[in-house]
Amino acid sequence: MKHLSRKAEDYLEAILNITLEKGYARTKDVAQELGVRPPTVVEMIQKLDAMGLAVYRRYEGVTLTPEGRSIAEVIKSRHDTIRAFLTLIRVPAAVADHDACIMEHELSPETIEQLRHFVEFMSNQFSHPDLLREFDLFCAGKRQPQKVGQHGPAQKLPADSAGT
Amino acid sequence: MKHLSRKAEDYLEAILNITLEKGYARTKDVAQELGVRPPTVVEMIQKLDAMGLAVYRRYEGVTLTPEGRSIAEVIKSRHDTIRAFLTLIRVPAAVADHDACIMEHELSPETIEQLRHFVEFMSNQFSHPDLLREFDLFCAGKRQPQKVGQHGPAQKLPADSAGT
DNA sequence: TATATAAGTTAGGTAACCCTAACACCCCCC
DNA sequence: GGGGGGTGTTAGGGTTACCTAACTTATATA
Repeated sequence: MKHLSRKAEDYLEAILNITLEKGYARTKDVAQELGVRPPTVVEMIQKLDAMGLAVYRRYEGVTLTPEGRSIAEVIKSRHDTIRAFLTLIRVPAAVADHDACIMEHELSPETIEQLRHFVEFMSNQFSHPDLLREFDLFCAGKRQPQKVGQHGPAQKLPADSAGT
Repeated sequence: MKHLSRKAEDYLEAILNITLEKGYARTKDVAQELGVRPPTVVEMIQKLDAMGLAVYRRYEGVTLTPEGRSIAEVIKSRHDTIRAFLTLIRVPAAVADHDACIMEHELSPETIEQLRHFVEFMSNQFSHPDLLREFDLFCAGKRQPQKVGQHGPAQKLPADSAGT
């Protein structure tokens, strides 16, 4: 199996997303989606083409081969799982989407699978219908400890503090 | 504030870990910890020195400045949070440690903070003492659906499947 | 049809990280 | 005090992924 850099995966996923959305993908679309300049896109697309994951035709655009599409769908699926998890723990949607992009590469299959399980478990009304409500209260307590203050130590832990 | 690449953060964290463990850090130690060759370490350490985050003395080793140490502690704290979370969802310890290395960079402060909250929430006996036991059963059901099979759809979802 | 504009491409360059090979230094031990 | 083995550093490259500037192609419209 050929080795794909995390960036190459980003491009495959972007091409898939754009194709799903508007039926075809142009250089400019991919550049916009990934926040890079067109020449960078051309360079990567040529690599993907050489790897047999995409078909690139100059001045026309790019499509995924079945193999490329299949890989792209795996990446996208990871992305969706991670985003679902982040949303579950009350990370704002935009941030969740951004961070899913960061997390979706290189995580071990075990971690991805456990994330999947967890999301499914938590979505299951069987398991703990009010757990997330309680988690919300817990988070609220973190933000305004003097008003709720029942769920843990009262001091706020800023995201970037180095506290033990 | 100066911009630190994710690799630079790795080096800071490694230097902190080694210093905590044996009191001082040599080129070779850092190289071993990060799985790179000594010249690579020298190059990065010189950069960290130039940034005022480390003090590098040829043939002697490297130490962190207060600023460098403070940053390293933030990174380490993130690492610990992430590893705690992964352990919570039953990712094997070695994998959790590895994946924490991957996740600890670039995640938004919001995500890190929510992970912290979640870990604390789940560790709180107040909240849901048996939730993790139920999650274990759920995961067991995922592995052997025919034996437990009460908690969800029975088909296994391989980590890398592109399902849905 | 001619051409202006938008999109796409090529050429050439930069920065971050990594490497190997060769050379420099430190220090124990004879 | 002079080697030798291990550690450290320098020199010189390579890869990946990004960029700008200049050029080419496609297309819409006058």
